[in-house]
Amino acid sequence: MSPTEKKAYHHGNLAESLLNAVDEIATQFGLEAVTLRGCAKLVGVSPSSAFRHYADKRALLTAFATRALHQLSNAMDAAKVQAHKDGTSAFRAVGLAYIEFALEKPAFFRAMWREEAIYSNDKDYVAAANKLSAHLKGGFSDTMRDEDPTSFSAQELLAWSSVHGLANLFVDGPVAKDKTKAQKVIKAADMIQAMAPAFAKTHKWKASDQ
Amino acid sequence: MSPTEKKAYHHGNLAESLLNAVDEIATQFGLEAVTLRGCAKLVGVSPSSAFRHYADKRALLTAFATRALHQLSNAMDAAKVQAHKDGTSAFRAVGLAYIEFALEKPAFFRAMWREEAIYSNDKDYVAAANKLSAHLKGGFSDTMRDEDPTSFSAQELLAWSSVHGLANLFVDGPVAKDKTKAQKVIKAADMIQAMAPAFAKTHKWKASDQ
DNA sequence: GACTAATGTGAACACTGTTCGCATATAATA
DNA sequence: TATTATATGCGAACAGTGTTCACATTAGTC
Repeated sequence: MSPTEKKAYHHGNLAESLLNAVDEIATQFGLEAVTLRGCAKLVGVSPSSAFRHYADKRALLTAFATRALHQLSNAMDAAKVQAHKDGTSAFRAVGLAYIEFALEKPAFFRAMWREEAIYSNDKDYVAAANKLSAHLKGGFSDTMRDEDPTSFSAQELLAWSSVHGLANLFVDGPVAKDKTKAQKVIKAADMIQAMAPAFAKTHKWKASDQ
Repeated sequence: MSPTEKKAYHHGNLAESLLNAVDEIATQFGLEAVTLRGCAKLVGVSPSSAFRHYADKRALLTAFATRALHQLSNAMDAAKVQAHKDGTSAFRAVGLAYIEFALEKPAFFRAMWREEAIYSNDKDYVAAANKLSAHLKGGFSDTMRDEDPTSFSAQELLAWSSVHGLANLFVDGPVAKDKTKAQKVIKAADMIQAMAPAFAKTHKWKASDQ
């Protein structure tokens, strides 16, 4: 938001400033356009300086992805709280928050899951991903009971997969390409609605046979 | 498979040979490792030669993605035919074929949907994507009726999204990372099974309210 | 066999990630 | 305060990348 983010000569918080630079460039020109040198220039620092704070370009992107995961977690959490306040379905709210995040910040969403461009075994990244999983299950838990908090049941996997898949089909796929964001959100709501029968508590579903 | 793929000095079918090179490198070292110069070297040709056949690296990747789309279409088609023969659910078979393709050829699957790395408006790519959509609907049509063959209903979108999403969560996500491919396929089958109630023909589902 | 179009080449350009020895600013210590 | 020690930033260099362009070569046509 701020013009050049308080360029402290030495000893500024370069690490975070670089993340902001990634943010800005990725938002404006896409994730592929993010370059180490470009970020350094945007921050007003030499390219080699970046390596004092990140071992790699990949490490920088990992940090960026981690931050994005936290943002998404927070968005879903807020949506859940709001739904509780409004007395509406938290399940639906969380799912829509997930998709809306992808639509509003496609570059962030892409970065989160770019296995080949990040260190997906990084401690912080893994922690953030786990937090996201937990928030997802938290969002779903209104609708379905879960015994084991770490592993996903088939129903929970269905919920995550469908929401995740639609987000991807919107952002990186051929679905609803000519539609506005609002129209896409409506489609998403419809899809989530269509999923409801699969979560009817009374319904017994059997595991895969054969 | 073959050692150096019949290197015709001049006038070989360089265009296709380059695609095979992308295939080989992507399969072996990942999509990010694919480089124009690397492909040229693998084919045994000068880097600049590639530009006689592809305007861009992006154009090359687009052609590769297009080929991958056709392969996936064929795999799903075969799965559907086989299911008909076996008298089993074509819906399940098509969904599993989709996910299994992603698990077996993750680089191909990634290339298909890398909006930022391909020309997703390319004529051939769009045609291949449409063909895929059609095959998807064809696979689903056993289970649900569709009036408009071009647009997806909420149920069809749910089907595609969930399968697409699980494939992505497997390939580029934190789900079942320590599990074998066979175990993932079982999880996929369970998820598809869990989706069944949403497709019960008798069930009436209303569009998004509010 | 000469002409034209298609196809491959080699050298160059700007740009990328990355390294490394060197400079500088901050913090710690005496 | 003077002097270390440590963290942080810099400039120049390197190999590798996509891409261009004038040039060489081959294939197809009259």
